Amino acid sequence: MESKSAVNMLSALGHEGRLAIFRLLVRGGPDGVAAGDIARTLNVLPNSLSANLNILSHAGLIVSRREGRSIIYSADYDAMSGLLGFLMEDCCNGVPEICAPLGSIVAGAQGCGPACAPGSAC
Amino acid sequence: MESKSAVNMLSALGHEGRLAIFRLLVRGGPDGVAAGDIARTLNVLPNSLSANLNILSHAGLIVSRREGRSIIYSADYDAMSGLLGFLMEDCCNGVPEICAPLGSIVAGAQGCGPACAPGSAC
DNA sequence: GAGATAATTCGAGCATATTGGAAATATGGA
DNA sequence: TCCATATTTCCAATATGCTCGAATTATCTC
Repeated sequence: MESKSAVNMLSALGHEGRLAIFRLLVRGGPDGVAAGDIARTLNVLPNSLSANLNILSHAGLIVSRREGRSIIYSADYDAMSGLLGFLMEDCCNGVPEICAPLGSIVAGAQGCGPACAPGSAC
Repeated sequence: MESKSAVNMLSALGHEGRLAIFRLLVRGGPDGVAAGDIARTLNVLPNSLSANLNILSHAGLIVSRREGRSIIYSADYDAMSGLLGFLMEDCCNGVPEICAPLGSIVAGAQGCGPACAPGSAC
């Protein structure tokens, strides 16, 4: 991940409405959420939503596909993972204090964390 | 971490100059870096730097202390950790695809990752 | 084709952010 | 006290971002 991409993503997420949209899409899973459903859920005007979806899309954080009359948006997991990795680079290469508390979060998720042999001491 | 705090941090980091400053401070370690050294390293005007340091400080990402004529800035590791944790909340509670690749980063860092018994299968 | 629904694009007005020069404040040393 | 250094604050110009109403495009159904 280049610094320029990271700046675009961070600035896209540095907006209350857009962060809410993105978190909704992440929770929405791979199937995605229709633009209209997002607008109704978050109670925002459709044109404002469209503008913010466009910004998130240009930042590479979300992708869209048409399905009939609706346009379905979904979070780009690779991009999000890349951004988190970028932010962690500095810390884990020199400043473990930041990453340390995150280990449990990562490990606590199902399917997340470093591969541990089942039944091992992990 | 509240959503409002996360937005402030993300928007503070969503700026090329400020992201460079923050990364420099993270790499700078707990001892911190003097404002003048930051300005010289990144080749920015002192007043612009001061404004950006102020924004990062208000976002809670950095702290400062005076030392003689210099003011030393350092990254707030708890805040950074909190932000990363906030961004991970969604993914690891439902969308492990995002967190999975991060596990190796966290685990690869010295002192990072879930506690594993030395010599275990981890 | 006509009408309804879903979403986007356009454009104006307003607010906020960014930049850089100049002046002000704080500290340490002669 | 006087001067040099370090940093911040003030200010104005410029640029960018945000919001909202209205019009436009795309799709489906009848």
